Amino acid sequence: MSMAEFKGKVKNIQDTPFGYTLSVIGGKWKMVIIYLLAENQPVRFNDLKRQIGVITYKMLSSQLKELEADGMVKRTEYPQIPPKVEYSLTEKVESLLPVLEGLCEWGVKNQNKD
Amino acid sequence: MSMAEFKGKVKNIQDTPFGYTLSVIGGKWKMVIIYLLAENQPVRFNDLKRQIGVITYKMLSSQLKELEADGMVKRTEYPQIPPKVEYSLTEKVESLLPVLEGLCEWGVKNQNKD
DNA sequence: CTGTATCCTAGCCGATACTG
DNA sequence: CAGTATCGGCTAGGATACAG
Repeated sequence: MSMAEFKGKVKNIQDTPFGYTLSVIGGKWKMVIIYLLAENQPVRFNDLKRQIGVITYKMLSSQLKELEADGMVKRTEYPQIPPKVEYSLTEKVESLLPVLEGLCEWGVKNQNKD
Repeated sequence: MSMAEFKGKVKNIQDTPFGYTLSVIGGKWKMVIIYLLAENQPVRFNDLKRQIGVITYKMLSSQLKELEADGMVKRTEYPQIPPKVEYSLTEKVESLLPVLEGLCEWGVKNQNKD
């Protein structure tokens, strides 16, 4: 067990691989958004909102913005009326998808199993 | 791509596998704690604090309590003076460790790579 | 050594209304 | 359709002091 190159004392959580990964996929919605994009990309804004159900426009918007800033999501705007914007995943996320799959599977197996 | 059995609209984030998994390993410290326990278990309270470095007693204590409540960590108390308490991982975490390894590796590879 | 008890704060997150 | 703006509650997380 090596956990990659995460070694030594923690001075700054943000500097640990875990801290970075959590900053990118943590929070209440990002994993769900990435999952849904992976299943249906490209997806339009309101489609995404409908699929998630309980999220507010504000949260969806802000989370997508952060994911885009972190290079996880690509936003494509079609200048037409009515507006159309499509979201899809970048290559950066590709290597993360199997890991997310693992998190999801672990969640399924261990939820309500205590 | 199936993402296990996570399907349909989200009514309650807590009910999604991602929501559950995040509730268990999310937050600022839990992944780091699990990682350190995996590397050195069993570990005493103050050893853990020293290894993490910047965490406060309160945070370490509360995070360990939550991990214990979630069945991730086993707490063993030795009734002696001075007190001695050892923390180790439960079997429940075993299947999660490779996934955490994946998160860590992804973090190492993608941090500072934008 | 192994924690608690208090107090405090930044910011996550939500509800609602509004806009090009 | 695809968002912003504004207001505010709640709570995760931190500083510090105390305790068995």
